Amino acid sequence: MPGTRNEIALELTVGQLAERSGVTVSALHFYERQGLITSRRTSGNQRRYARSALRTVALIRVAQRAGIPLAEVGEVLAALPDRRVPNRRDWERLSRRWQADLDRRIAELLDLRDKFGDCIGCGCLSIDLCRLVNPWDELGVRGPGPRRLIDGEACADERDDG
Amino acid sequence: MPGTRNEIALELTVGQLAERSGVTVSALHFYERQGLITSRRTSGNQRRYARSALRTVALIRVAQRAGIPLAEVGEVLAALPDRRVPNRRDWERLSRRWQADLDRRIAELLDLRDKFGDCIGCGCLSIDLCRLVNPWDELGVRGPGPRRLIDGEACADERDDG
DNA sequence: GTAGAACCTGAACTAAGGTTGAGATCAAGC
DNA sequence: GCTTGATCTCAACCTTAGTTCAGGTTCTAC
Repeated sequence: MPGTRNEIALELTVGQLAERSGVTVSALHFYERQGLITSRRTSGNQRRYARSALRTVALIRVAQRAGIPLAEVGEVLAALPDRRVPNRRDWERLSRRWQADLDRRIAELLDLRDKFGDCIGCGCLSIDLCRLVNPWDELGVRGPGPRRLIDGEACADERDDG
Repeated sequence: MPGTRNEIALELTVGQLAERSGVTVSALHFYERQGLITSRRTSGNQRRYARSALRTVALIRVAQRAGIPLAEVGEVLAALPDRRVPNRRDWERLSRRWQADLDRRIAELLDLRDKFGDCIGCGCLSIDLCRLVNPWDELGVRGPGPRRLIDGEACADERDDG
């Protein structure tokens, strides 16, 4: 019998969950405050986690790697029926969704990467002309007329290069 | 003559720089406090930016899109000779470096994405076995013996699926 | 029955990247 | 000369994802 703590280790202490899942005790406390995981309390007010908490914490970690904020993880866990421990079908749905998020983020980065490639030799960084700089600055939205033609910024900042 | 503010608009006010670069005035103040951009002051203590500040702000924004923290941008700008406005050769060097960072981040996300693909049908999320969950948890490091064989967690958490 | 490890709570702190607000000053147009 | 908009500084606040600390309790082992 490895632990006298909880008979046959059907449940985990916070320290055990921390060690097995690779997150710190303080992070587990934090997740619990945020409603991401739940525990029962012993008569001495200590937390005891079902083994399924391992699964939930694993899911939280994977979601974080995929760039999903904890708040969103909390929402999807809260939306699960009953016990808010995802089963295989829940996971299938969630992971498809998060994979799609991941795909979008990857596509954005690839796009940026390509533009870096294009611009390395140019180096203009023009607010108006550079494909790398421009994407957020919707041309013409902030003023009348074709800004490109009006203020003629172009790649003209470059007398600096010896 | 568009502006009486600074003769032929050789310099930009903070509001003008904000509008042209797409960042807020408060962000520009912040960048200045962080040493990312510099300005001269008028007799009335107002900031005036050289047009090259547009270029620097553009570079900051691009770096941010690429996931480079401002502190690092600050370091590289501070390392530039003289005026800390990057010229074409500086940009070439920086952009190669940041493109490499980007490549690494993309590779990580692609790896994660693949693992999502593998695991969608499995759904085990096992701390010990799942390729998706495991990467941070260096097997065997935290205890003697091969954990995979010893504690036999496997994909055994799944009685929950109806 | 006691030492020491593990646990509890609540509050304060961290880091990054800013935003918001108050109160004062500056600049531009009529 | 006055109003209005832009700007100034400084301090406080925001969000995310936790960590750290103090002071107190519980558990486990010898």
